[in-house]
Amino acid sequence: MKRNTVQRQIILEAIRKLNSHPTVDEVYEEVHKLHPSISKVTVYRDLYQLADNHDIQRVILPGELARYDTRLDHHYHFKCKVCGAIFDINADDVADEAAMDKKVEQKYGFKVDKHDVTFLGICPDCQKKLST
Amino acid sequence: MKRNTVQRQIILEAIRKLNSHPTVDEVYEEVHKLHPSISKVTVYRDLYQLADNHDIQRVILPGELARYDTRLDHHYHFKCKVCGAIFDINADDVADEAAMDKKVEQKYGFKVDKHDVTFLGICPDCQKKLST
DNA sequence: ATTTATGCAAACTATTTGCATTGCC
DNA sequence: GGCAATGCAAATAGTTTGCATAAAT
Repeated sequence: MKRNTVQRQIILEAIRKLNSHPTVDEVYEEVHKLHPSISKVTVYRDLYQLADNHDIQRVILPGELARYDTRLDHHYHFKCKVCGAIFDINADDVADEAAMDKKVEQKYGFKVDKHDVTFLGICPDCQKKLST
Repeated sequence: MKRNTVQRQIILEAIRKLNSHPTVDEVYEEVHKLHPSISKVTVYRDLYQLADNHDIQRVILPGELARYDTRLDHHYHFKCKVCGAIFDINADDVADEAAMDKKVEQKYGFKVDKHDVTFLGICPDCQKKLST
């Protein structure tokens, strides 16, 4: 049976406060500020368990460290190659997810569970900074 | 200036022979069979340099080890969750790449270089094996 | 002759695991 | 009281780096 520990509550609050795809280290730093006795292993383990429990979502982008997301629905991501920030993209804004999966099934014979999309480019802020 | 070493030729032949998204280790194993004196560091370094030189392509899928591909054009990937194999998907078969990038630029203000797509599911072979 | 490439060992980074102790339920 | 969770240290996995030697140009 899962137990409701102080640490897990603090870690959950921290990621909710950070609120945008933090890495384990970033969550740990945030937690560490106010609760220096909580160890990084616990952050690793609790984030993993919270994701397992669907309180948060584990986000793995190509070539990136593990990140965790308070948003629970399936969506795409954009990574800014300048500042490194990760942004959410609503799949609906960009493509017909179901149609893509169906085409892969029909043309290749694969059974498709899902697909992940990662855009790479420059975010508005960095565009602005670069153009001045 | 780049030098044409025996090792690099052997490594290039090995990945061409393997021919489907091998990991560094898989290339090393292949090389090692016939040329046990070639070290793994050299495989790491040469694969990296060959990719730099556009002789091969580096493929990084979410949560996966680095892989290398003899195919040089941009395309999508499918990963079988049962056997772990990686398959190529032609972007054209599945989506309008340029249109997707354009929508992200228009709706979010990002400047998009490219996007990567990874499908997850079960390949035909594994479907067959599972259904029997 | 010069200077890149190789091979070894060691370093490094992110993450996981073993184990004794702590503390929820 | 029992068993999950914690924290420490150590292990692991993949990859990179420093350095002396070898070999391609």
